[in-house]
Amino acid sequence: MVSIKEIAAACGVSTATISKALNGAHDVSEATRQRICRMADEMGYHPNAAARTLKTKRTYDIGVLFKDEAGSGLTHEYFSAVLEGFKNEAEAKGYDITFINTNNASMSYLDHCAYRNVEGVAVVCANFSDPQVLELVSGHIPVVTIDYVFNGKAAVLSDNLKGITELFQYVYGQGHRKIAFIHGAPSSVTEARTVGFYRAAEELGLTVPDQYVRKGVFHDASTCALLTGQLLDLPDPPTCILFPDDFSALGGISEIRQRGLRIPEDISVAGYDGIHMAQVMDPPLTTLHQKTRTMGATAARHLIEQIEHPKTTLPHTTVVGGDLWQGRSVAAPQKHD
Amino acid sequence: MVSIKEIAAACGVSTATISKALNGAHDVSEATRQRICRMADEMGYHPNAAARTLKTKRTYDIGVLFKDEAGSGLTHEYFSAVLEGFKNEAEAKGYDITFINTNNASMSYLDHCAYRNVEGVAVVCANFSDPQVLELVSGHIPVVTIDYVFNGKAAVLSDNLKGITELFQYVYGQGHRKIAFIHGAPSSVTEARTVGFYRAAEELGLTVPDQYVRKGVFHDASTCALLTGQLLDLPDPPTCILFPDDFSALGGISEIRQRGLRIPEDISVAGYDGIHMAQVMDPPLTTLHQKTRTMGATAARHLIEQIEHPKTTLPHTTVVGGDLWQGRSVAAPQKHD
DNA sequence: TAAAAATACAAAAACGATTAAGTAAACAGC
DNA sequence: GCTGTTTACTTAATCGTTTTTGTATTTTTA
Repeated sequence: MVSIKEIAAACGVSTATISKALNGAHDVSEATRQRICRMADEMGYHPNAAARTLKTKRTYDIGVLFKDEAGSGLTHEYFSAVLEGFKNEAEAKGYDITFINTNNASMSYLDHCAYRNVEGVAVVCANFSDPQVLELVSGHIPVVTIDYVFNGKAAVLSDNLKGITELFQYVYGQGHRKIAFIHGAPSSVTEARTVGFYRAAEELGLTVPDQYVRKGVFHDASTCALLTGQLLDLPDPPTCILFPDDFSALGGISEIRQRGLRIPEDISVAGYDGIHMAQVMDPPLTTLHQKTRTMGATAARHLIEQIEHPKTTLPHTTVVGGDLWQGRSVAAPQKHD
Repeated sequence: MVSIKEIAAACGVSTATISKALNGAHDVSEATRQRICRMADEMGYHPNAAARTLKTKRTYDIGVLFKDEAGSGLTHEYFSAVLEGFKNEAEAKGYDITFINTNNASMSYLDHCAYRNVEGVAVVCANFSDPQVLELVSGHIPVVTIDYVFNGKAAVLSDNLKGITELFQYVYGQGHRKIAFIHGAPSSVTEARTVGFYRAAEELGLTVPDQYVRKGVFHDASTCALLTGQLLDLPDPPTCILFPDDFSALGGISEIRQRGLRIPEDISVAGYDGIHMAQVMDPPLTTLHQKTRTMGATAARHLIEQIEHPKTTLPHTTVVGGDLWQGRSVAAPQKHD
């Protein structure tokens, strides 16, 4: 690797001048600046990030902590889309992305961040009660979390309350009065959606029987199928089921069809997330699309804001709204009595 | 940040001794070693990667070039699963993953690798004819590519030839003789599958009419729907369609159902990839599952092998086989004459 | 017991950049 | 013509490690 020293030798000036020329300092004459730049180019010079970091304390590197208990990890479209949005925004602002190693027994997440000198870290898909995560967000490094709020830290949330409300109102508007809800695993997301669900029902003067609301998990089609079966077995089954997410919905839909019921003629269903698949399945799934790329990009902006203006930035929470995708999986319920 | 120097002061020894103690060199007495380690722990010492890199020329950092023309990027399950496998294996071996910035006008991919001092780079989902990619793989940095072979460079391939053959033989075994194939966009993957398709047919004594083979694209449900429609419109339509991938299959399936045909009673279909969804859709999709995580992990091993033993490693190509997922989307064709 | 070898440390250079401080030369002002 | 300012550099320190070489002290060997 050709270093600044060799350019200095080739140009007959000191390394200081090279550095200043390359970084556009004011006390280098235009003539030498050009000569140096040309020479650097010619010799194939590239700055050494390690050396620069050592001196400047800046890495332009952002850590992403991405750990999924369920093991679907990156393949979970919700999270990969957030990551995609985050990556694009960060890269556009001149930062690189490094994964915080989650398979390293000898270093905690925070240690790892310190070791790599990342300037900030995004916690995307982690178990937020993990002590290592707690240690990380309690550290003095800028942090942003997705769909979870740590006191005093920046966060980007999907507007689950508004989302589920919108979804509820939509299916209500289609004529449904027996609306069931299979929700996800206990989490702030589930909490928001559950509250939103009940609140929307209440506002519309609807009382939801307890057995219409089932505790499920996220991203698990077979569990969802099971719970869907329980709903269908009720003496007075719902005419519409809201699933925890689009992927789970597939399981529910299978269960429904195995009983010879048609969607949406016999029963309506809606998902949540708005993953790519929702639009192309049959029938297209009615779902609430979460703007995951926007969320990722917003998170990146928050984090970089903190990195670049630590004194004047107050970490705050941004809520990103979604939009209803009207598929064809929800239709007016049959009138049969 | 507490540095080696401060520990040295606290312990009353030189920084050299600290470094050696911490790195387990032989010329430090066990007593001092322990004293130093305890003190380092106590003071919350963490090595500085930048300083270490500067001296040792090692970063333990691997670059991943991940660029998708279609824009689905990370959300494409095939690639995200490869990345997941790669990441896990690399991390287990002590390497971190940094994305090679694809939104940086001022630096080429190779420059970026040099700047970050990554020790190797995996090219996962790129346009392989991109001049920057060519420059990258022509550089002196260890490289591994996925599903594409550059002369003399390590590569990991999915065994598309064997895969499509297996799939063909399976549907043939189920009784199908009118087998159509919608393939993906021009690429080595498509080439291998197309050759495999024709070869399998030939070996089974089957002649495939030209109009049964359609040029499609990958990961595009609506295009696939269109092409499926064309196949169904043929005077003598196929009894089974092989789609370019599982996701595209969704589009084909929609088209089929819109014409009132049932799967698999009226027509059989098969996908390719074995994404998560295939197992939970209705009916479960018969597909050829590519071991994407294995591919990623294998790629990581190849790359690290080159990094750690550059003298004795000959970059080579590994072919990873897949396995047939027997869903219920393929059944014996109707006998109707 | 003197020489040789081993042990346990220290000193100092080096990695490749940045940057504060210093310095000649050119120039301006009166 | 002397002083004060610019201009365009250079010097040298520094960031946090690693590593080669050097050196006392102790231990072993003949």
